[in-house]
Amino acid sequence: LDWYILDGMSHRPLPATAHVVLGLASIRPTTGHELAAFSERSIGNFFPIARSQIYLELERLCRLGLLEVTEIAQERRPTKRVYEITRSGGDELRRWLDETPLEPERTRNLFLVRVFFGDRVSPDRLERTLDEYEALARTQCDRLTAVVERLDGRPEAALRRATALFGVRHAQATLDWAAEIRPIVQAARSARSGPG
Amino acid sequence: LDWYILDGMSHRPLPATAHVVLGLASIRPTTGHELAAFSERSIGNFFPIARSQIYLELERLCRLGLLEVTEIAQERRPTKRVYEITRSGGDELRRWLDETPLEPERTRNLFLVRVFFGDRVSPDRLERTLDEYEALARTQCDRLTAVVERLDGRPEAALRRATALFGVRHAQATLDWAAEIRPIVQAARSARSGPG
DNA sequence: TTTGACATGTAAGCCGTTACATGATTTA
DNA sequence: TAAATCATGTAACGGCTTACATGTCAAA
Repeated sequence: LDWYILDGMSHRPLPATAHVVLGLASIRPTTGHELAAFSERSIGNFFPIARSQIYLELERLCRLGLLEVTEIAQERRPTKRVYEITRSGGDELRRWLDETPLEPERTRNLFLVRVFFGDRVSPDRLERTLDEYEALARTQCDRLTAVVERLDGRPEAALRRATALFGVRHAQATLDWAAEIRPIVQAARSARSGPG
Repeated sequence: LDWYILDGMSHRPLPATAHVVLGLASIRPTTGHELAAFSERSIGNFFPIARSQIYLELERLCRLGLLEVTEIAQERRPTKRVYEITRSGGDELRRWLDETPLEPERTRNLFLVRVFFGDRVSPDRLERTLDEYEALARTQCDRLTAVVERLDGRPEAALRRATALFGVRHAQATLDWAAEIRPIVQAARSARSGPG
């Protein structure tokens, strides 16, 4: 059942994912395949969407009249479905960006769960977990720093650059924090392996 | 159907949520109500769990023999169900902490989506969004700083303190980043409202 | 010859949230 | 008298992930 289409007042708001797909499709007419690839290397850094989900959302947005689809037959390839944003789609996107209040996000971090229960594993194991997380942060930091540098000096990309910079700063915060708490983890290790 | 109990090899691993509930219940025997409250103010800062989900997980962990339940009749209150971790529950918890590999977490941030699509709203609106996010970060920072200070000088709480410190450092990173990109947002505003 | 890009989907099913449902006791 | 605490759950449902399914073409 499609509540969204049966009821003009739309009690149940579209999920954020739908609006993000709408936003991506608003940049230029695009296929699901193409949109998935673009999503993955741009907004996917802070709002990943499964490929299969993208196809579902594109279809739903069509049913709602927020996107229009044009089938384009191709030689030697499956028929493309090119989605383009409609007037009402543009309205809905702007309305969503403008009116939806920001809520504090309660995001899950399994690494911190490991730290929380850190005394249930060996001190060595805990330190290895910290090493791993540090390595992930370093990789992330390098990757996003490259993105930031690529967008340097391109005024029209300033906001996209800002989102990448956010990731860089947070990765750096993780690295600083890891250095800060490492002594604690190491103290636990030497306490057990030391002269007792 | 309960795949977990029908198949000793347990193809489908228990979700992280179940393990976190198991971990919380391992601290001391507790009721669902009590565990939910404790979860909310401790691990909930980086791994929130809905209260209703906690009741479901406690039941499942019982069916799997990882927890044991004791019903305690009370005067003037509903019968309590006190859950206590079993030997095999302790084993499973340690196994999970020890063996489950850390994966890079792709967490969603709707604020960054707003920044990404920042040129679709008015410069004023974008700056207000930045203001809001900054305020949230400041609140978060203050709240977690208080937690860190409360745990200062308590060696047995060093790891819990570390998880709170992680939140503090990240909130600070957000505040620094906000200050860093504010000029960009303001430039967009003056560009439109300025002499043109 | 094999990998990767192009191209689109369906099926299954747990996870998790929100709302609902109930009721006594204590405190402000 | 209203709100907070204690205390336990069910119902409904969408969201999202994982796996499955299929096939061509170009490049290494």
